Amino acid sequence: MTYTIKDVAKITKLSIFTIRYYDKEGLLPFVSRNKSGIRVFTESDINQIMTICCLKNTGMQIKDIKKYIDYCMEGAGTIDSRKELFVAHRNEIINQINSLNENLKLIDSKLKIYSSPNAAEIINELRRIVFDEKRENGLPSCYTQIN
Amino acid sequence: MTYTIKDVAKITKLSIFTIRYYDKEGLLPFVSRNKSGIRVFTESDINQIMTICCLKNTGMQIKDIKKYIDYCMEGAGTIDSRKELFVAHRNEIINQINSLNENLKLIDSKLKIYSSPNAAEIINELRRIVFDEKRENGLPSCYTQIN
DNA sequence: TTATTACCTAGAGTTATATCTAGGTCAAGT
DNA sequence: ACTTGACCTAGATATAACTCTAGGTAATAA
Repeated sequence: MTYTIKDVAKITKLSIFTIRYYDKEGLLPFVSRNKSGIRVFTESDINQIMTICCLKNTGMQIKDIKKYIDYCMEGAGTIDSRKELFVAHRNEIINQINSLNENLKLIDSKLKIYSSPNAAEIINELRRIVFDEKRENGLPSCYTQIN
Repeated sequence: MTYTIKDVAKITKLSIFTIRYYDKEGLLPFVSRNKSGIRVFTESDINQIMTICCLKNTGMQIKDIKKYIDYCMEGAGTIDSRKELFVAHRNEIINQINSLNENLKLIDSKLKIYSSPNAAEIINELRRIVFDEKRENGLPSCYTQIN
């Protein structure tokens, strides 16, 4: 069973353009061509593209994904390098998750205010503080017109 | 107490260029200028910039951050819109976290292989499968030279 | 007074990641 | 034989988000 670029686009949810672009960037050296030069994808090619998507979706840059693919093409001798690369990327992901959770706290605190029954009162009080702070420092306030 | 753009760059970890760029994009309409046209930041300006950073760091586009800032400038009448915007963005963040955790599983499964005592054996076996799959489909294999 | 330093703007340049276009090949169906 | 449709490449264009440059102002220190 083999797949066309169209099939792979459907399966991976990448556009055909993007698949060709990835190939051009050296991310798909494992994909074979038939005698007319058309790409023919196997099951394991799709698996490898899924891994590429996983790395991409977790924020790895294409040039770094290429590094990983190059290691894979080189064979079992690069296992230590691949492991190193994945450990580093794993840490990146953990940091991203932590950062998102951290930022979520601020979002939630804002949402709490917006959802409060006296939201307007709180917001107006906050605006007053901003206004006062500007005035104390002799600064023209953008809020002047609307307060 | 007021701050210069340099101070703000240090506090927010944005570059001075980026702060000016954000201003140009309409993200900082609340920042005052002195009579020479130099930006003067207050404590609450910095708070608002922190919120901007929070939105940016969780993947919100600048044009959408601007929408939020515009709501804020407009006053308490836009609380419902702001809430809507934040609820939608909150969901975005949750999706991001879920996606990262999902992808982490694949990374960890790869790491498990790389960390196994017989990693080389497993990798070589996987390469053999890829090779066979290509051969079965009459495709030239990029792995041929190195296997 | 002069030099330095921090700031300003407008607009050019950069980077990463696509996305699209033009012009062409090839196999299958009518 | 001819048309259609899916594929190909090289290279142009797009987009977001910076990042930098040139040329200028204004306050401060020597």
